[in-house]
Amino acid sequence: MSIDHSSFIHHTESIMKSYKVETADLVDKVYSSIKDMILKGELVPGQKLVQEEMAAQLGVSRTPVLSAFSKLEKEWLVKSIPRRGFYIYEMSLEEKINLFDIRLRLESLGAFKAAELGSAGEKKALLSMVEKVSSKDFSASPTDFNRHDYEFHRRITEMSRNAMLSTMISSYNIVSLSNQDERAIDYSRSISDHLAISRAISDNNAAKAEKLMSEHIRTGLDRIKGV
Amino acid sequence: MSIDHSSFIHHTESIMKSYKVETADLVDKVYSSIKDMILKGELVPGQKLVQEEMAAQLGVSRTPVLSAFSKLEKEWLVKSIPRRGFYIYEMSLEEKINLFDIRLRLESLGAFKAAELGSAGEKKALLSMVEKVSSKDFSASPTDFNRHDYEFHRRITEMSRNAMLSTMISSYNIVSLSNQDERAIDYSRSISDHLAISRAISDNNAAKAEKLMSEHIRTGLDRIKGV
DNA sequence: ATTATTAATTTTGTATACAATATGTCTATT
DNA sequence: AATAGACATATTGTATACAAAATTAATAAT
Repeated sequence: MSIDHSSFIHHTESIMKSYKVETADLVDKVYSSIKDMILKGELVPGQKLVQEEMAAQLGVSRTPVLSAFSKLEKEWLVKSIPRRGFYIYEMSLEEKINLFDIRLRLESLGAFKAAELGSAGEKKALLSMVEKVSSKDFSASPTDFNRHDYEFHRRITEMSRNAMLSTMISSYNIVSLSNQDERAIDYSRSISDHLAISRAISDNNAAKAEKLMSEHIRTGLDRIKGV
Repeated sequence: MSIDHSSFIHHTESIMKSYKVETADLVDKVYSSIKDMILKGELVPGQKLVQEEMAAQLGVSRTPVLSAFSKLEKEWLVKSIPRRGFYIYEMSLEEKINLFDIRLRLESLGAFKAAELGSAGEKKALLSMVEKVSSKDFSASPTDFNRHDYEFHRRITEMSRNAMLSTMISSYNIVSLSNQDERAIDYSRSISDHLAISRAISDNNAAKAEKLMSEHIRTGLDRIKGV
């Protein structure tokens, strides 16, 4: 799991005029890598993040790792205990409920705006992505479900044309996903929710999309409350 | 504007058993200092943040400053332009509107929960804080108004007993405050809104508090749309 | 005088160094 | 064998070092 530096090193020589979508900044790469590890389940709640270890694994020094940790702390993915180090955040049930309360509002707004502002192509692509997995049984591969679920919600918020909303939701979704009890998830129910939401968005029915999304998130909230 | 290290350096020798509320971590101190400078108007949108300068001003090295910048970037207070440096974020009108859309939902939730979960003491204190400034004319001191407004909203979210909501709202409020056109604010209207919201919270009327807060934020939204 | 070119300076991004603290291991004592 | 104390090792938090890039200043050319 080593970061690819090539684009960073060579982009000035190669194509000066091209837009640098890459941030050319190791902090962001470390940050993204760690988020991905959390989503994949390679880093689990409570686990200590040894700076030197993480730096070596990613092929960088501790300096950008430290900055990335600070960034991750802002979105409740890691927690700093002074003089002890950084740990993957372990969320209490109460905090999970609080987070769902927030997600409920934000994702509803996102679904509404996605129906209103998303392009026809994005809407088509969203629907087809959900249809593609609608018959799949995720019970044997919870990580795959997490990735799909994350991508579904990420796309909708991206379609909302609100960059701040996008980044907020995607970070908090990672927290939710990495902290949930996978045994309790009703995968087929979840996917059929996704299907209904995608259809409402495709039909430009913003109010319905908002309502369905609100109910969808509430299902997750009820589930963790019942654990 | 130099950071006080004394507690950090001596706390192990002096009172080992006392709870270290200080994070013993310069990153957080730098982070807070910069947020405060933004709120005070000492740092204005678009301004470049020279690392060495900031470090010298706060009496630390560039390392904690860099981590603090990364943290601030997560809440849209600063923007990193690779190889160029960090700048106080300059928000477009569209982004301001998007941010208000988010704040509207989050603060409404906060007001509702504050009425539900805030203590009697907190409610009393909130109301008396607002009453104290209700006759004051802020038109000559917009920075004072900003600080008061920030504190009003901060307290409510703190009363909501949702730490994640608290940190999110307080950071986004700083962005809003530091990016607004002060000439356009109707101070007396704003304070009378605050008064009505405080009363609804004191009366444990969660639904009303939510509705009033929603309308209060919408006023701000309409104002920036009209500029 | 204005623009272009080159050189000097500043600033950034990252790595490394170093002191302070925390963790782990070993031995001694009961 | 279990516990406590002392020593060794590892890890953290911060400062400094250094190469690469950007900015500014100085010089030359039109």
